[in-house]
Amino acid sequence: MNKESGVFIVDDDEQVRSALTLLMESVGLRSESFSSGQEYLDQFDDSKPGCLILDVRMPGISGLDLQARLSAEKIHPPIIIITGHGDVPMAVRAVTAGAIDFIEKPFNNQSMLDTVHRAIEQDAKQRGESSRLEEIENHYNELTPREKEVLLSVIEGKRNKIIASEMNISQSTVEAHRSKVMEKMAAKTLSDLMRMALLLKLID
Amino acid sequence: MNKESGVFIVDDDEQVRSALTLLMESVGLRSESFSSGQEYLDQFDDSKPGCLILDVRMPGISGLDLQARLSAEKIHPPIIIITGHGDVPMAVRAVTAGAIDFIEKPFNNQSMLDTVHRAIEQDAKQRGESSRLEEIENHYNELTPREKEVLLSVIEGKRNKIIASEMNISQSTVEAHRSKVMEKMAAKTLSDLMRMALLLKLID
DNA sequence: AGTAAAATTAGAAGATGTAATAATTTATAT
DNA sequence: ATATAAATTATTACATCTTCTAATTTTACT
Repeated sequence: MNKESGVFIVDDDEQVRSALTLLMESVGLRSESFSSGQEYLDQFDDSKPGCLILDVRMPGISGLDLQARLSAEKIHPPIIIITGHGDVPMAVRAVTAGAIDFIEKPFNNQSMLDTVHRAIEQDAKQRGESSRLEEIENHYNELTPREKEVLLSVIEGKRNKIIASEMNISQSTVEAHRSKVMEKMAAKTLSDLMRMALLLKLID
Repeated sequence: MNKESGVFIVDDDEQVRSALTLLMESVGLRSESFSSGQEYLDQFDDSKPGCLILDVRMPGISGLDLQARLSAEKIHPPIIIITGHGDVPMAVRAVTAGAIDFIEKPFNNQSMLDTVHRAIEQDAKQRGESSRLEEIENHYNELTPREKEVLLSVIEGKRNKIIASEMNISQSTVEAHRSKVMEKMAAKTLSDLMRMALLLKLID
């Protein structure tokens, strides 16, 4: 478990915040508390690893709103929703929207910790994957438009000869582009290139 | 929408069954009703496309049990859970276990239909994907052990020369295996083969 | 107008993959 | 023990890919 990971607690109830803070401290987890969604957003830093615990009913932005906003920004930290007045439809909506759990207050300390640990693990996994993806995206963005075209054809399994005729250029040019693509993408083999293309969703 | 798709209703309450049956008929959807989980399992036929509507509280197998049993058998039809006495933890459990929705009785007819339509679409999509996967698995199972070894190396991007030395066989043999692999897997290009390998989860 | 990046082409040599044919040696099962 | 399938190897001819070097043309930007 990455001890750098933090638990970001957003609840307008001071008692809940301090209870959660203590609970996290009890197992050596760092936490930061915020009394409103806006306060959290103001300091938001995507580079901080960890998970969120969001209260539903708060002045201003509700926990569910905050969940939706982050999701709209393609930011997907593991989210645990807590609420004192939840109902079934609300829980279903939160979970189908990606929340890792929806917990009613008062909650059981141990099950909260279990969920938090699961959430932090998931975040670590996601971060590992997305840092690799970013690296690949950076390489991809170095490609010229023409090189991207060639890349697409290559991963579709087309022969250089075919690509050349489809693009109305000579085979030599395709070879030149192709070699640049391999170099810029840092792919040693076609199989490497295909795996990257998959992560980039250039192919199903 | 595939009109062959059916809605499988499992509820011990005759009134609910007939209400749902009528509702499905009203939009031209075929349905079959069962008064218990066991009754459903007795006639279960994986080849029938569609979705399930399961009541939670029933004599014998509960809807949630049934959901768990199917899941344990790696059978994943879209499941809609309905209940008269649901609570938040139950809803969270059902949805995180993969239920497409968790709806309290009495339910709104239109939203039930919306969910059913979503469920049937999802089922159709899943079936399309899994029939393709089955086809590929069948091809894969035709491979001899040695051919499977070669396939693995090939999709890792290894040269025939390398594979030969790693397997302590001649390059000719690798070429022979490789060509058999392409033939048996019905892959026209290396890129085809890689895509199949991904579906087979031979590579991340 | 001048510079830099991008796109284009060619040629040649060597490495690699493909296809077709043919043959030998192990296994495996009836 | 003997078919049958699997595994093995070799050879030949060809197709393709890779790498290198070198050069020209276009495009975009200042």
